[in-house]
Amino acid sequence: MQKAAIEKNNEVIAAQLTPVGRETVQDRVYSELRRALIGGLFEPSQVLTIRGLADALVTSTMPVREALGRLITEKALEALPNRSVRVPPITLERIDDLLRARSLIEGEAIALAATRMNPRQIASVEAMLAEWDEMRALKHKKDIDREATLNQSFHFEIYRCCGSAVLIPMIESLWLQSGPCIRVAIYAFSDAGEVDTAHYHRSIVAALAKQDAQAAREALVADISRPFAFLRDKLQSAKDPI
Amino acid sequence: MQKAAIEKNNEVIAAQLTPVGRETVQDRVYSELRRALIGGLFEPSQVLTIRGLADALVTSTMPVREALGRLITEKALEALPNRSVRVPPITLERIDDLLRARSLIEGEAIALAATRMNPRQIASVEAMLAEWDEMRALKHKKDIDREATLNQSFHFEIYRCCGSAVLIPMIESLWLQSGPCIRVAIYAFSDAGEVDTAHYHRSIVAALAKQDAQAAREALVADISRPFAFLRDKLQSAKDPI
DNA sequence: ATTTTTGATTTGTGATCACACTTGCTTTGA
DNA sequence: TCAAAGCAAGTGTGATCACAAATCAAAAAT
Repeated sequence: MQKAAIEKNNEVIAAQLTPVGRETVQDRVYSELRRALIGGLFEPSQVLTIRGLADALVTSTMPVREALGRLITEKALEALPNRSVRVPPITLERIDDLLRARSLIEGEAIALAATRMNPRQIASVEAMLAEWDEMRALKHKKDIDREATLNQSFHFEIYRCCGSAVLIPMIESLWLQSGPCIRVAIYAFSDAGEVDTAHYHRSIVAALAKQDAQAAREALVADISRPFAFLRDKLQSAKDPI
Repeated sequence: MQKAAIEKNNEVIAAQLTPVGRETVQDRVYSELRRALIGGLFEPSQVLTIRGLADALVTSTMPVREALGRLITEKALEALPNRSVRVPPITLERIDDLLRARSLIEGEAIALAATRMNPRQIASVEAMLAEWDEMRALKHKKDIDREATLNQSFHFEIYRCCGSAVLIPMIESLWLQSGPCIRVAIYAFSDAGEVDTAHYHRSIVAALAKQDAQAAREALVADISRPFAFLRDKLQSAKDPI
């Protein structure tokens, strides 16, 4: 009976090989569309067609239509009565609505995280912030896409520590919904010369380090409110229902 | 130029006819599965197959697979690594997690509703409650399905008044996720002889009538906490990870 | 010149098929 | 007797086709 020997051999093999994973085409399409949506690559009110996306992503229509269906159910996209789908338009009510929901839920998540984060996790987000500052110091021209990605990583690194498998998907859905709006605001920001998000982020990690849930919540709300408030003003003055 | 006359005629016709709607098969499948899930017709951990459901619903596999995909993204169902899908199992952490999220979000929704409901809307939910009492008085044997449906109508009639297009879909998703758990609790309840949900509901409408947002929130949290607490105890004593 | 009608193209939906993977059972070998 | 190999039924995924509805542009009618 060489059973033990075989077992041993398998373990050796397993140690050297990394699992290959079996992501479906549909999953890749879904991820790609999510990325585009959060990154603001699609404009509000833009209409998307199944065949158009399938051509762009070089697949058949099947994975695309299923991905679109999923995005519609989480309100990241909108199904028109004509059965065509578009990214939801920006309205004043929607902006306020999204901000309220995000403040409520992300605030709760960070409050939970504040009580649960261990020193290692706090050090991790601090390191992330330092790396971010460094990058910002090096690059003269600001790379908006990179900024957005880092911002996303920063927030979700914290949210993950709240330990709620229910809240986190909701937050992802909210980011998906506010992605197109936010991106419009960020670009406007950038033109207006404002950039200092770093200050808010430092307040957040300071509060987390002190395990001060209430302060963390307030700092976070201040952070996410800023682009929404900016967008709100812009929309009110422009009275341009995109 | 009889343009005005034709217009008029069309209006007359439109006034008599009720829009027929163009629900797709996929939508019907989705609604049906939602209903089943919220109603607790599926057991936690139960595995669902596309072809099985397609046979049961008398359609092809196509609408079913898309409906399943949508339910998976809103965490009403769970995709196993084997690519099979099941209704999520009940665990202690999940129960606490769901209760926390529901208290937070439905609490916010009812607090908003308390400040926004007009007398007509309040009268409407009061009427609903009265009708409910009446039904309960008539029927000796309690009809759990009917109870659940009325409870759902009652809650969402109120939530709709919060005026948030973002919060309401989230609440629907939460009901979808807690449906299977709740149903287990309700049945256990029923066996244990407890039934008095009416008391909680009366507290809720009383608070709403007084426009007391905080009281409404507290009454609501008490209402939704009860089955969760019951289920929690049951699960802890049975140590039976369904 | 403006409106209506007609026709061609595009689009979403549902059905069906082919393929790969999983699963459970039987058979084979030690 | 028992574990491993092999086989067969079942299952999810993606591609393709058919069809109906929507959209748009040109042509016809007023």
